[in-house]
Amino acid sequence: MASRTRPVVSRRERPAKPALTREGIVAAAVGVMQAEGLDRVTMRRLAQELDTGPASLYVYVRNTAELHAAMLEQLLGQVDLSPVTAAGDWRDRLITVLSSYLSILFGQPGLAQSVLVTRPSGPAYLSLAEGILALLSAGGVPPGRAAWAVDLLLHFATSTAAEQGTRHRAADADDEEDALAAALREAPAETFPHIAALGAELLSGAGPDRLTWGFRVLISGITQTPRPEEPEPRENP
Amino acid sequence: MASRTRPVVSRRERPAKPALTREGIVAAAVGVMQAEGLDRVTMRRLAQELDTGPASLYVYVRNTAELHAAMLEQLLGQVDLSPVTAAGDWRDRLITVLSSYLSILFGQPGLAQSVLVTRPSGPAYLSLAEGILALLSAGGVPPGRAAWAVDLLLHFATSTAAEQGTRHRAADADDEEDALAAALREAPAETFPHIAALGAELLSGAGPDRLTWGFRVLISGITQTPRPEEPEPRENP
DNA sequence: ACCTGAACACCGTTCAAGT
DNA sequence: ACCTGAACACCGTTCAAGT
Repeated sequence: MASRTRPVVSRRERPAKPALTREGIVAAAVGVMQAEGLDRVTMRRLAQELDTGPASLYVYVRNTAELHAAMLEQLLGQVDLSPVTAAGDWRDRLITVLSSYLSILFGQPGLAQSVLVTRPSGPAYLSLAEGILALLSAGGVPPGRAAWAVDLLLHFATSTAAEQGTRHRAADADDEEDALAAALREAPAETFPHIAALGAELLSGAGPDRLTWGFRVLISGITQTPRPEEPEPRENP
Repeated sequence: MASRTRPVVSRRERPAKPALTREGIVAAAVGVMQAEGLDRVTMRRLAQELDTGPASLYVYVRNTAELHAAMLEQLLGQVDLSPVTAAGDWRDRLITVLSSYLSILFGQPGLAQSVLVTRPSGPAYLSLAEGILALLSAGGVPPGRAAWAVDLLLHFATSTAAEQGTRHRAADADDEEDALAAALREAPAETFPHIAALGAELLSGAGPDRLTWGFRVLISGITQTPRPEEPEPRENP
């Protein structure tokens, strides 16, 4: 359609016409995302990239949500699971694995947000879950509780990424942060005594510090909190 | 424009022409959301509702994100903060307040998702934060740690709602859940020993049970985990 | 069977022009 | 000053028709 002046490609500087397959589509989607951001990964933009019409993509992908999930599956292959079998405190190793997962999501602002809604179920996601279960098991967390814990930990990591996600790319993010900061600073001590007493403390702390603290809170809580109906461990027989 | 057959409104069955103010716009937005869902709350749909063109809204609202934040502020007024000053275990009261916040978000699927990205800073939000800080203080959580904890608790509640949010409204949600269930069930025991061993346990548990357990994990973790550089409490002098 | 042009039914946001 | 018509630059998804 668009007969834009395209350089005469001989050999295959641009691979003649990339085969239209599910893998090809997902790969193209990840490419566009890395180059232009997730909100440019649209069916239409992708179709253009693959030299076809948007309708053609629906042969391989059910909808946009499914496409996002497939993109994450591909990226999840990059999570570093080596700490699972390494030496050291299981808590630290667990935090390292979760941080690796998080850093991938941080790199792709916006993707975490879709992932929060569209749970993936591919092998890469299973491997991540398996790794976390292994670490929880190493830490002596009872299996039934670990089953819930793995969900909780991944949910926390994913939602933290989602929160950061679009925040810093938006130009108004600063305004917004200022609005909250101002609101906290100006909160009248009569109505909001605790907020007023804490003041700047409420916004203190660098992101990574808060994040690591959050992980520690979760891990500590998990070791301490039995699931409902879970048999109490008998430590003093 | 659309001269659709409209019943001749005398008196004011439909208030003549609702004044175009920020409050009016936010109120109309909440109305449309409650009647048709958040994804129908668009600038154009809203303009139609208010008998004007979409451009007019931009006099009062910076963009869609800001509109969403304003909508949440209004809904946040419904959070039941009475447990803050009630009797009983502070943990249970905290969970009750958080559940009240959550139930409001659950009622408006999708809104939580935007809130995760666009933090509100209005008086209703401050009151909620203040209430949680009061409960943490009652529980003996040191102030500096409570400052971080309030964020963690609200983040968990918000992201849980975001996760549920669009999930059950989407028709494919079941397919997706089935996909995950199938993937977990069929996970080969050689590659995924822990997943295979747990089996159905991974998906067990009703939503509310998991949620309450999650809250308990967080609260327990918070009481147990000092912030970096926080002075250790000396219990055995 | 596989693919797709064209259409349907929408979006957010801007800005020049009107009152 | 306040408001807005019209335009710009897009969307996802479907489906009848083509090869």
